[in-house]
Amino acid sequence: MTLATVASVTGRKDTSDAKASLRTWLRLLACTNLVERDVRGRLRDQFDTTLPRFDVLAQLDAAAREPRAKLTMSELSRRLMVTNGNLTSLVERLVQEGLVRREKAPADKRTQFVRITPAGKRALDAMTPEHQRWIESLFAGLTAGERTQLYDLLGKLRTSVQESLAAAEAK
Amino acid sequence: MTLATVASVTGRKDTSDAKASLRTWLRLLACTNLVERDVRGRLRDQFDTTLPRFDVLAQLDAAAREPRAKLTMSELSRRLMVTNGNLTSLVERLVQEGLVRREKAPADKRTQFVRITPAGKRALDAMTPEHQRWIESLFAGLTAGERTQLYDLLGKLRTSVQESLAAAEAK
DNA sequence: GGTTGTTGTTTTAAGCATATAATATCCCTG
DNA sequence: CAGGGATATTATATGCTTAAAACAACAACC
Repeated sequence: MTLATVASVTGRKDTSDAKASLRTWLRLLACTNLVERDVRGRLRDQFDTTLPRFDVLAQLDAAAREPRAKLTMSELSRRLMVTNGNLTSLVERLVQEGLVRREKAPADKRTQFVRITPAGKRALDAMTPEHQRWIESLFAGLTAGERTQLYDLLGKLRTSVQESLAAAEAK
Repeated sequence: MTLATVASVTGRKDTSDAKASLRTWLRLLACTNLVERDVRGRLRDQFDTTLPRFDVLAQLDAAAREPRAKLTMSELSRRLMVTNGNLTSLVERLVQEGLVRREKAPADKRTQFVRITPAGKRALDAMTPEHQRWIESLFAGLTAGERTQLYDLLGKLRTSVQESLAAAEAK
């Protein structure tokens, strides 16, 4: 959660096209930080929890609707886009709080399945509608059309980023 | 740097309008994380530094062009949108590395001015064009028109968020 | 001119995040 | 069925981030 390089944008007068990406990126980052900060604060103040914990619960709940209904640590970390080691302590804390349960896999002694508990589900259900309301009110200044437009453009951006990363990967 | 609440989006079939904001927010977050992760990694691999350090240097460099030309810790933390305590150790590290200099204020014994050093400026100048190139390539899949459109929509979003926060502040 | 409140900064404690290394288990190939 | 590589997870070290408390210096007021 950092801000960035305002210097190179504010300071100079370059060819504006070369700077269009940078300006857009900085604004993207600023928007994300504003929203994220607010959500974090509300989760803390109203539910005494953190965004990562909320994310874990949300992701596990989503998984619970799927056929498999339980996730390994690795699969969970992949979905949350965080590293494996990160999850260990995060899940451990949620287990302590009784919101999440771990169970050994019968087939593979290496893997642990993680599942949301009824208490975890209750906690999540209390937070989810509030969370949605917060987001809704933060986006209230945009018309439905603008939201769709933004959504679509972000989709293109995501594709662009992923292609760029894949190309760099291939070297 | 967290992901979020995919559950409430993927799982259900609500009135799609109520979910438009949430969907857009999740995509915004995903895009930001993708870009930020890549930039962090490159800063680490190519320049052995971190995004926060880079941000501090960039911000100080921008300030150096202004009439005042130096910032207090508080002013810097405000511009970077991080808390005061955060900066203390961050600046301390940069001072150790010789990239930043602190000087006591003559008028007010409480305040410290922070300034980028020539070495800091050199380090920043080495990173800035690279950084811009990274961003450019990540955004390469968007046309100039799309970038502008995205930029404008994000501007509206920022305004919306700020208004919402101000309204909540006023209670 | 001392008390009171405000401002600027650092300290502390807790949590999040990453990369890297370590450990344990699995699977496959010969 | 025994090595050797791959996979799943945890441990460790480092750094960022915040909130809250502590501290110091300023300002202003009675």
